[in-house]
Amino acid sequence: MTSVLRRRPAQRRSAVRVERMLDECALLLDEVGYEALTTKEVARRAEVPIGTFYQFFRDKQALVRALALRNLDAFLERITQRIAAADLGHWTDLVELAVDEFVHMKRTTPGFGVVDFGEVLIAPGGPALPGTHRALDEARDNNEIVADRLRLLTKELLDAPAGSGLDRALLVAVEATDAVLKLAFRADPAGDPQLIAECKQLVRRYLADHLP
Amino acid sequence: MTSVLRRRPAQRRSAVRVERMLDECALLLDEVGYEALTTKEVARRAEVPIGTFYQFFRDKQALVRALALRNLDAFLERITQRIAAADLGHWTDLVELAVDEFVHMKRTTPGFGVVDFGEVLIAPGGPALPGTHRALDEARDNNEIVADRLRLLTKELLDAPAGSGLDRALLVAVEATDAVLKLAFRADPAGDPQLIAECKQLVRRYLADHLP
DNA sequence: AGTTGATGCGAGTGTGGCTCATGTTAACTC
DNA sequence: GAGTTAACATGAGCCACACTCGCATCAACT
Repeated sequence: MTSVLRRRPAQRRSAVRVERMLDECALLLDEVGYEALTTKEVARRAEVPIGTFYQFFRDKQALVRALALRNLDAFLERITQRIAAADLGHWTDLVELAVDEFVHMKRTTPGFGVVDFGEVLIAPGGPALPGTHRALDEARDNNEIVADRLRLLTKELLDAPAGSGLDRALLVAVEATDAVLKLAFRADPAGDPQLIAECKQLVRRYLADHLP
Repeated sequence: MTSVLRRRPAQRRSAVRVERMLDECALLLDEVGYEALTTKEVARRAEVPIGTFYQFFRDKQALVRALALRNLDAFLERITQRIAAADLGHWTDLVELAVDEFVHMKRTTPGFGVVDFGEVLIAPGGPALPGTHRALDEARDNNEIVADRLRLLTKELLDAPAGSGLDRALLVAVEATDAVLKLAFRADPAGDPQLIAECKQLVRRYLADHLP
């Protein structure tokens, strides 16, 4: 994994502490949001001295990024298992399943409503030099990882390898899904069911161009 | 308009100063991003004492929200004019036009790449009380305003008033467009043309369910 | 028991968001 | 034009937060 962490926790105790910090970060995000979240409070609640906190996390952003990454891992883990268990007939079932799992995590995983897998919009990375393509290299977008994984899963499902535009299409689909589901949970803390349904429809219609 | 401002600038001089602050805010957003943007620096560049800054803006968020609102006004103004001038034949032309205008503003309007019309993800508004639907009343989402306006424009275009699901569908479409275009500009500062094309396709396919 | 390197720690520093007491101007009265 | 009052302008200063740094502690090995 990309090292979001300054220092990899070597011993058991450290690893537990890092988990605790992430847990408390998630809870606090739900309580007060990103801006009002303070590193001191996270450290205090996790019963970790502030100095130690900064041994592991370069800054506040890194903390939240680490949480987003943990969320991502959990999500991929879960859909992979569910796919293995379900034995889907059609690619639309995969859409259904992925969205449902996302919704499920929104409902049950602390902090997921605020950050899910995503960077909390932050910095444009300095004066935008012309001609500089910034994605795809260093700070690879998490949604891209999701798309990547879904592509593998899809190709596995469909023995016939789909068209070449599929990669881009999946990325677009993931990004759109993310946005519409955020809307659904903004409108209703439990996730507006109609908007969730629309989200699935949106993705199905769009992907129909790229999949059989 | 909702009063984002603490005090409405009464005299000409004040109004100019508010504009200057918004201008500098936009430029700074492009240079350093939201987190690194400081109210002090905005005030300094706009040649406004910090105290005066806070006469007009309740806090840093309010400043950015005001900018987003100005962007929104400009956008609606422009597409309204372009629609009047173009005399479109089909609703797909409207999609085309709206997306193009959005892209145009991303390219030319300072700060638009960072905030466009949107709140910079911030707070969940205190401990999430169960059963509390938070949208649609006080802090109405800006994208919702866009959707609203587009609905009016669409209905004007199509004399036959479309189905009732249209409102929701437009909202979904706007949200998705926003997300995919953000992706397009993350991948390429000038806006990845292929992703922009995909964005239009996504919306066209989806709305085809709701429009003739 | 001694030596060394990793890890733990929290008082302290710099800075940013925001306020508030005081100074300045505008508007209006007699 | 002097007097009165209310709106507005100003920036030194306060508080709280992100983050550091140098010393303490511990683990491992000799």
